[in-house]
Amino acid sequence: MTETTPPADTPLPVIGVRTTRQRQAILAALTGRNHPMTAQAVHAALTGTGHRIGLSTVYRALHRLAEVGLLHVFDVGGERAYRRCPDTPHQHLLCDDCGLVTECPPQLVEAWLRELREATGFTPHPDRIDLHGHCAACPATPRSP
Amino acid sequence: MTETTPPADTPLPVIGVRTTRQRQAILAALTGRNHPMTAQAVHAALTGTGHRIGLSTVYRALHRLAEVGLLHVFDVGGERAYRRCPDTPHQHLLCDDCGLVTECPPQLVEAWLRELREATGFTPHPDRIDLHGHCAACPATPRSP
DNA sequence: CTCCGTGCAAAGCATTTGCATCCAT
DNA sequence: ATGGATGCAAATGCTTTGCACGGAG
Repeated sequence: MTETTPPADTPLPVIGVRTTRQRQAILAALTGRNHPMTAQAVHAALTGTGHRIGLSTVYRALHRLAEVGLLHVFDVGGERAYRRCPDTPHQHLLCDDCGLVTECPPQLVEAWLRELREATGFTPHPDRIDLHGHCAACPATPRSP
Repeated sequence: MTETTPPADTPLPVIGVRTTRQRQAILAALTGRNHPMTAQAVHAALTGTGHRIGLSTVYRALHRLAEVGLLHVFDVGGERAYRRCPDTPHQHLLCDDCGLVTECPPQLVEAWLRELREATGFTPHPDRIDLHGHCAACPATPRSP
């Protein structure tokens, strides 16, 4: 009977965030994608599919949606990219080759994070673990012939 | 008798990279620092201490020095920051509070990375592991009262 | 002697902001 | 009705680039 652990497919409304046509369009564009998108990319995608939305609106909306936890922010080559993420704690595996983002099974990480903290005194933030590397589909060869 | 594992305090020369007054100044400013610096910060620091150097030179030099492995690049709040790093493989522990960067004992990570790869098919890049969190000196409280 | 590196200024781009209007609650 | 959200355009700020000169190898 509480509002904790909402189902992963409940985009909006969220307390304090208004449901607008634009925000729903942004979430729709992002949902189901495993490659994070930049603000520019989102704007281009929406504009390209006939949506009418201002660029600054995209920036502001992405900000806000990330702030309330609906989106996660990534650093892709110095630019900020966003991805629709589950509301439950998880880590990210980032393919430097194709940009694919997958989620890491939490229990696989948590034990190790604890171990790390005990050994170093450093307390890792479980929700901000982004591991760079190569996904299964992109073997060691960065540029294929 | 080989040129592998050069001492960590051998800034320049490096093959293909010329030793100039400006680059030495940049490396000097970065050496011994555990907080990565942005190009702007490096430029301000050098200018402030009487050095004569162009901003674009700083950008180009940081690029180049990172390219040859003398510096490591960090994403600090969307900006690129640079840090003098040991030439041996290592991981980074990034304090989101004070910005301190420490190195993680490699053996503490490598076993886990292997485990992760076997479980997920994802191959992490050992040299690009940046773990965000709080250092021992910055306890859980982000903003103190 | 040759080229890489440098400086300066201009250009490029992603992102932010001011302000009037609009609409979700 | 009220305040958050939007759109447009201008502004901001980091980063890159063109070009001529200077210095390292």
